[in-house]
Amino acid sequence: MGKHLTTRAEDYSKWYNELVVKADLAETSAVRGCMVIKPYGYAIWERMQAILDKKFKETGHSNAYFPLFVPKSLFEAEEQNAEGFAKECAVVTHYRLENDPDRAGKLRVDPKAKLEEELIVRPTSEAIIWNTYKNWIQSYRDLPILINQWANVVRWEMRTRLFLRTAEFLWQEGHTAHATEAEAVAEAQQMNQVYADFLEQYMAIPVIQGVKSAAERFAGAVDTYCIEALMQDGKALQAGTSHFLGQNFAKAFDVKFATKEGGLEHVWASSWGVSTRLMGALIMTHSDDNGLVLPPELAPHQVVIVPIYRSDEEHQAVEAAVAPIVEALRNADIRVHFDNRDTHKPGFKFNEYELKGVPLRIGIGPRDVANGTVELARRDTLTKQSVAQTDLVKEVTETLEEIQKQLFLRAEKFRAEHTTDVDSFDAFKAVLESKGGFVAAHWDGTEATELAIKEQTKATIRCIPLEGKPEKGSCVYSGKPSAQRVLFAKAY
RNA sequence: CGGGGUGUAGCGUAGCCCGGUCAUCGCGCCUGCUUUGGGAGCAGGAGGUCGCAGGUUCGAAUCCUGCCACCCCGACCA
Repeated sequence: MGKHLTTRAEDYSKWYNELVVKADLAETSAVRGCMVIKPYGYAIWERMQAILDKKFKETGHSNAYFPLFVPKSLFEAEEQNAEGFAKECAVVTHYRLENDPDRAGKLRVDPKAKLEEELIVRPTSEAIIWNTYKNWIQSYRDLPILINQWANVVRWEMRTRLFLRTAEFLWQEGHTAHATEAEAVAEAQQMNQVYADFLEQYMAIPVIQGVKSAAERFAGAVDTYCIEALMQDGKALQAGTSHFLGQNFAKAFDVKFATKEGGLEHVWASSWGVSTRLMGALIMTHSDDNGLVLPPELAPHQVVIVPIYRSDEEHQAVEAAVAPIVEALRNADIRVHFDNRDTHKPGFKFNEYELKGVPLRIGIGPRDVANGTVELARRDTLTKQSVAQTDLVKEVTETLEEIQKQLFLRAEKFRAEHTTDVDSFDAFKAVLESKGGFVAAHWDGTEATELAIKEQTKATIRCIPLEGKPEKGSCVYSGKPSAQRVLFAKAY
């Protein structure tokens, strides 16, 4: 049992919450179901934003911003989409408060200030954006439109959880318009690939790319591509989605364009998004009972330097030794933090940065100053070694790469050990009961079967893997023929 | 929205059943001295509308009623 977190064995959910709070990432807000993202947590989110934003730009996208409020009439235009989100919308009905005649010093909603038409706080922005695109698109020359928005959205969920499901969350949502179906499909697939690369290369989280079944598909989409990750408690997490929207929104908002050939056609669309839920994925994939474990690519500080000293003289000697080390590391583009606070002891700092998941820690004291060494400690393996100061930049650079690689391999190994092929419903249930994880099973392709399985096991189809090899079999539930295995799991 | 539970200092808690020096303890915080290579020690100190509003009573953290908030389990969901 770890010294920081003591509840994991009994209750993963409690462990997760405790970790989020103790690692100084976020806390519960006074506002129902919302969260306060604290500076350290936000710094990690900013790393994610910076990397993703660069990838979006590289694939030809631009950022823009659209309104928070969606008039109800626009919201309901695309019926599938509206229906899918109807039960979790925050609605603005009034625009003014007034002094309460019955309670001095208090306010009440001014009944005279009722809005003619209610405003929906966006749960997603397709409606408001497509209503805007209508005015932007007339000709094939206006296409494609490749836009991304960084924004907050609100979904009034029944039950909330820090990072994984909060009433308000931060995300990016891309909304694109194309002249052809093939182009829109390619865009949706491309962005799903961008997400997969981001998770695997930067977050060190292995993902399965796939397509959602009809029951799990985004409301209003023709196809939903997704990336699915496996958490340490054996539950799956949908980490990102990319939708091919067909012409659904173009038809709902009457967005047509003049083709090269002189015709008039509805445009084809995609939308795609990842959210602060990725923070949850990060925490639940790599962390241990000593706290967070950050992959170096995402860590706000890749290296923290903790000075050790007794007297002022020693302190000065250590500081003098640290200065060139900091400079050399910074010159090598390593994000380094020198924690020179004299208000906390070294032991305290060691534990603090372990809890916060900083990949590498350098300890330097009088002994090191004398020997020209430092102590280098790895967060992922909790091992320490003495390194000559002259070799430090090289050693740190290599070790950071090594940690990044090992975190991914470890997660991948875990996933492999928790992915099981099953061929009978008994085995299906037994695997879910005993070790959880992904269960690869044949499915007859019907929603009825999917729902029946969900009811009996709480497992849902996470995706139909894109790289699944065709394999004839019979449905694990109904026995009817199936052409490919799909992945089931209990999910967040 | 159904079922269960909990609200006591910044955090975590004891006390509630049986009303009366009970507001307990730990962490954290402040001051001083000693410490500093893995969450320091000792001494002293500050900090509380016992979730809110009523009610019962000579007396309520404790009993009753209503409300509010949060947590867990369902349904819903990224």
